[in-house]
Amino acid sequence: MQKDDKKTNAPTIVDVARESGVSYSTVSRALNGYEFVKPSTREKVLQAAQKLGYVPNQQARSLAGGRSNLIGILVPTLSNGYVAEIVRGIDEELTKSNYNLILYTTHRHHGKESTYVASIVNGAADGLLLVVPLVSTSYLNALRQQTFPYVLIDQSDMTETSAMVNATNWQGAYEATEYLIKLGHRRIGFITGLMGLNSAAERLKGYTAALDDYEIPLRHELIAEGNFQQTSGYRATQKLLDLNERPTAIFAANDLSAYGAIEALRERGMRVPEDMSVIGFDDIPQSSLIYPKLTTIRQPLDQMGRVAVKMLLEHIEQRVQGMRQVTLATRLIVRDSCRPPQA
Amino acid sequence: MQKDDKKTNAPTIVDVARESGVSYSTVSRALNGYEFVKPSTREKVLQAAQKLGYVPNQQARSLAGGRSNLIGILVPTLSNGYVAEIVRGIDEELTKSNYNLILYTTHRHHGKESTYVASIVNGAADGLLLVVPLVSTSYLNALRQQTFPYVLIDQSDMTETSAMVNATNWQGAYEATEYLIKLGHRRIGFITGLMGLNSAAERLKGYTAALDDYEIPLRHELIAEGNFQQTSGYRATQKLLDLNERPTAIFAANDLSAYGAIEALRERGMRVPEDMSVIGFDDIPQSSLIYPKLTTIRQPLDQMGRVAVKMLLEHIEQRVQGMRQVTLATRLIVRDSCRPPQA
DNA sequence: ATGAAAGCGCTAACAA
DNA sequence: TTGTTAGCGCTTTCAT
Repeated sequence: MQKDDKKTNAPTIVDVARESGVSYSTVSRALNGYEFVKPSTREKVLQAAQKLGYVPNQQARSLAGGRSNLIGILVPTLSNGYVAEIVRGIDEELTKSNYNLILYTTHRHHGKESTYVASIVNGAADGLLLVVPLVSTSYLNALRQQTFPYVLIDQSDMTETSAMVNATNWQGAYEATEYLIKLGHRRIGFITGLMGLNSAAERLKGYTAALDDYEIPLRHELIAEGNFQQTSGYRATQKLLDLNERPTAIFAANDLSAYGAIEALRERGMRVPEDMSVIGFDDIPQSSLIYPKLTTIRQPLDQMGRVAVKMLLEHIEQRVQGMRQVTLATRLIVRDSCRPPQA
Repeated sequence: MQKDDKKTNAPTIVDVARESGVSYSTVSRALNGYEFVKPSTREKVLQAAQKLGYVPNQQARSLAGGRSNLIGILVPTLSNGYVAEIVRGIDEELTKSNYNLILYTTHRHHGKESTYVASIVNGAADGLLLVVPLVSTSYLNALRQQTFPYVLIDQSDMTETSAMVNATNWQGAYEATEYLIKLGHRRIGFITGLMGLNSAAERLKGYTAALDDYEIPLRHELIAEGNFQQTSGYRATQKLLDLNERPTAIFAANDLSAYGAIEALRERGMRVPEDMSVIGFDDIPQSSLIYPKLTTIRQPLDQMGRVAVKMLLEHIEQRVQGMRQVTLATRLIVRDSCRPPQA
């Protein structure tokens, strides 16, 4: 009965072969654009395929050593604007190709991650895009040893041996801090990201570097640890507000924690930006919607997805041999959440 | 060289068979939970598989007549909060199962849609979820004739012969209108959705029904045609504002067009809700973020995705025979964009 | 309870 | 340029 479901009478290359009067390997060749096929034969085959409504069976194709025309993508969740944006970029770029997406959401379940990777490398897809911020080195290593095409997105593989796309985290953070300084702020709080991540570390460095360049002494109590989640921004801000000398501005390592900061501020009866400036990082879509509109550092998330796809396809179609690392530029987006400190 | 990519030395059931000293068909049975396998044999096989790091090849599995463990999902785009929410729900529910998602984004390219459907029915996936608002009857008919499991989401198949999940469009619209009426509004503008869609039609009906029940004469000039897009809401509102007798409130058939309405209002120097009340429909995530926070009718989008998945899996695992149609309840979410009309 | 063997639809040598 | 053939890894009869 299982069989019944499968046994659709969908036409196969054999049917097309019969219809067009050639062998089915010729059909395969004609369909796959193999060069040494007589034009008239190819034409016949194409017509027969058309007529029969032939649709290739990707599984068979892939099993037999061809392509699956599927790109695997590994993400932690879909409920995060940041991830969603990247996925959107990926999807958009993929539309131009004839690849489709097979989506693996790990929901941070570590065991699943490596199973997924294994299954993809196994043939489930022709390439893999990893949007997982914290890839486990175990399967990353496995991946590296294969020839299997993959690209890391916004995730630094410290060994620099993987294809990768990310953004200028250090510069972005520097610019955000500088912007605040130029606005006149001297006491600038910083809410860190998840410090295990390279992006978080870079952003912190950018912040301290800017302070340094403007000869503003670094005050450790102004650095509150967060983890890129909204709640962490909320808590970190509470700590910052409990300080004897409060900051006049807060730079959150990402927009989500900036939202948390605004929440905490509001709860204490403080207005943004009148009583406190807040700047974020990422520029996820919601940031231009919330009130006040968030001033932030734009990370071209969708672009990152697109570029990653391009790199991956190049790799798959072996148009390129080595692996590349691409870093896209961030830029300051001035909106309504920052202003000079109060006199 | 193509071969080289494929020829990963990944273990197959043959390897597992060798390792555990049984035939490979026994391995298959043991792995698939076939009941007549001696417990000790199953144990041996499982251990060998574990030891070798065996990962089943889904393509082969599916080709041979088994499951692909993939669910196909057809969406028009990912750039729409409405779709994104449904997808999120689907993804979340799927996590509980061991199915993965294969995503087909049509970007409204009609030709692609039927190819995708064909390819899925062909074996690329075990079931199909359609989030396409306007399914082309051609492949829908094809689908109906197959035994292939599929569920329509928020899309009325008028023939009522498909499994489907949607929400109470009529009631929601009625409630929105009633809310406005109870606030004291008498001139209530309505921005329609894309009128080809059942949901749009139902919402319009709900609106007129409420007016009717409260004995407010229906004024055709207060109904402006839209198409569920933000721009259409913007334009429709401009028309409404050009009326000699302007409405005091606007009910937009979805949140996106409500955003457009607010935009147009703002452009004319009108404040929401002081000068004009606006109510939407959907309650996409952004609606609680924008300023003013949008009062709207919540459609449980993620729930709809989840329910659709449950129905589909039941169908696939033939725990259930027929097809069901489920309608989930909408509900009014009062936020900041409505208030009584000015005296 | 298990093994042997026949495909699933297709690609890619290998011949011709 | 085209046909023949051998698998890809697996499920599923059919035997035993």
